Order: sequence, then structure tokens, then C-alpha cells
Amino acid sequence: MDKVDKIIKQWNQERPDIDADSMRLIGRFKKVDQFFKLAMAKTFAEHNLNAANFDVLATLRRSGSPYALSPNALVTSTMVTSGTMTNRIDQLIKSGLVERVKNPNDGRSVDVSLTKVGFELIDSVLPDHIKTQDKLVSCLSQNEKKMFNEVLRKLLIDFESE
Amino acid sequence: MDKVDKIIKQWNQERPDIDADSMRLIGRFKKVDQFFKLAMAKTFAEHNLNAANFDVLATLRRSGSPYALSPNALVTSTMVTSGTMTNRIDQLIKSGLVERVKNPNDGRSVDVSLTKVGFELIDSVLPDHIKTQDKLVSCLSQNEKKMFNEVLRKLLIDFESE
DNA sequence: AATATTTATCTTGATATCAAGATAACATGA
DNA sequence: TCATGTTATCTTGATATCAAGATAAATATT
Repeated sequence: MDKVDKIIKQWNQERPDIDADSMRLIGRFKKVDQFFKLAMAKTFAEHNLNAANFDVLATLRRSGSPYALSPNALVTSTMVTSGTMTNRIDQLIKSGLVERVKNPNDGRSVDVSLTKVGFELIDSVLPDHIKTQDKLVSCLSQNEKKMFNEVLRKLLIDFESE
Repeated sequence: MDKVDKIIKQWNQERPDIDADSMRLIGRFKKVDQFFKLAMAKTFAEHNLNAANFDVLATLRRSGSPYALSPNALVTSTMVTSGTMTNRIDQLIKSGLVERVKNPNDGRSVDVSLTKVGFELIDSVLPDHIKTQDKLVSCLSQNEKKMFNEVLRKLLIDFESE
């Protein structure tokens, strides 16, 4: 009987008319999410980053040479608003990890480009990040991971079809 | 090939030394989380609530009669700081959904108590919330839900043992 | 009884985020 | 070409959150 079970038990007592099976599932999911985020945040903090910063740097890094994308492209791939991205870029510039480069072909547009320091930082965080992620799911068997992945994929397909 | 697969493909090209299997799993998990949160936020918004407000009201409701808990108890069960909880309570009082009642036995302490309006609101949101949650996992078979739940439970047991 | 410690709540200052709108550059169609 | 619409980015004002500290009451220690 874990915390989620206790919550469901409370609901059963107070509102026995409600079927709380999905709540149990989603409640557990939410708790797992909290643990995931906490563990990854710890890794980022060891390199003076947070999840938001890391996200931007990682997106630039994996986009390949020349490690530069427009703010718009970054907004699209990170699911935040443009104002949030402006702020993130400003912070990363202050830390010397990226720079803004004017686009000569389009006066409205800029490229956000990894600096050498930024490139080296993200490349040094990455192995730790992978290690953290591996550890987070290390209690699962290969088969469990496979099923887990398939269930998540099925959910995503369902969501994106609507 | 979904968005997560594309991200992993980029990493494979840029950093073939890195084994990104856990990243794929956790990346999907994160996306599912976003969909879950978005759908539930929509339901809350239909009743002029957000996830934070709902959380407090639901915690008070399921605690049973007299539907009152100390801010401290609310902090413990919702995983936010005391300052955040003070703010949430202030907002809910402004909306007339809860009230602060002095604890006669302990001058430091207050009880946060559901008002009649607050009680009726949370009871009317609840069926919609359950419906939303049911729908979110409706694409999964009974067996898949069972396996999903077991995997999540296994993860939580692992996290809490450390 | 007086002092020190712990507990419960609130306050303060800083940050990250969002929604909406401002600004400037580009694109299109008459 | 000029007017209109679109696109890319940034700005503004509001909100939710956190970490750290303030306040006040209860408890423990001497």
C-alpha cells in the first residue's frame, strides 16, 4: 500500500460511486514523473544547468554542425512560448554558452549558435545525463522496458491522432 | 518514426558513442506527461480551476469530514513549499472556496477548510476529471493497463527504497 | 522560571513561465 | 509600387513557484 493506494482508498471511502482505476494509474505516472525530473535536475545542477537550459543546449548540439538554430525552431522543438525562449537565450548568452548571430538573408531572423564553451559543456553533461537516465529505469527488466516503451508509444499515437 | 525517434536518430548521428535507449523511453514518458497534463488542465479550466487549485481542493475533499487540514498537512501531501501553499490558500480564499479557521488548541496553527461552495465545486469537477483520465488511457487494453501499472509501481518502489 | 529549541505559518525577493501585444522585415496581390 | 497580410522575434505585465528568512507559539532543557 503506497501513497497512491492510500489516496485511492480515501476516494473510495468518500465517493464510492467513483471508479478510480485510471486515477491510480495516472497518479503513479505523475509520481514517477516527479522522481524522473528530480534526478535529472540533480545531474544538470552539477554542471550549473537546469532542465530548461539543458534542453536548449541539447537541441542545438544534436541538430549537428554548425550547431545553430533560429529561436523559432527552438520554440517548436521545446514546446515553450517565444517569450520564454527569448529569456532562455538571454540567460545562456549571459553564461557565454550561446550567441545570437544575425541572419544575412532575413532581417527578422537570428541564429542562436553554440559557443565553444557551450559545445564543450553540453558534451560533458551528456554522459552523466545518460547515466542518470539509465539508472532511473535500471530496476526494470529488458522485457518490462520493452512493454513500457510500447505502451507509451501507443498512448502517443492515440494522442496525436486526435 | 515519431518525434522521439527523430531526436534519438539525431543523437545517433552526432554522438554514435552514446547508447540512447533510456533516453527514448524517458523521452516518450515526458511527452505522454505533457499530454496528460494538458488534457487535465482543460477539464480544470472548464470549472475555472487549475491543477494547483484542484490539488488542494481534492486533498481537502478526500480527507473526509470535516474537510479541513492544516497548511502543513497540505504541503506534505502536495509536494510544494510552504510559501507556495500560502499563496494557493490565499487565492482559494479570494474565490470563496476555502477559509482559514484558527486552531484553538495551537496558536501557531490554522485549519484550511472547504466552504460549501468549495465542496460543491470539487464534487462537480470530479466526475469530469475521472472521465478525462479514463479517456486518456482508453486506448490501452486491460492487460496493457495492468502491465503499465505494474511497471510504474516497480519504479516507485525502487525510487523510494533509495 | 528562564532560556533555548522546535514547529507552523507567512513574508520577501528572485526566477521561469505564459498570454497578449509591439516591432520590424518579408511576401503577396492588385 | 503600394497596401495588406504574414512571419520572426522581442517586450510587457501577470502569475506560480522556490529558497531563505521572519514571526510567533509551543515544547524541551537547564
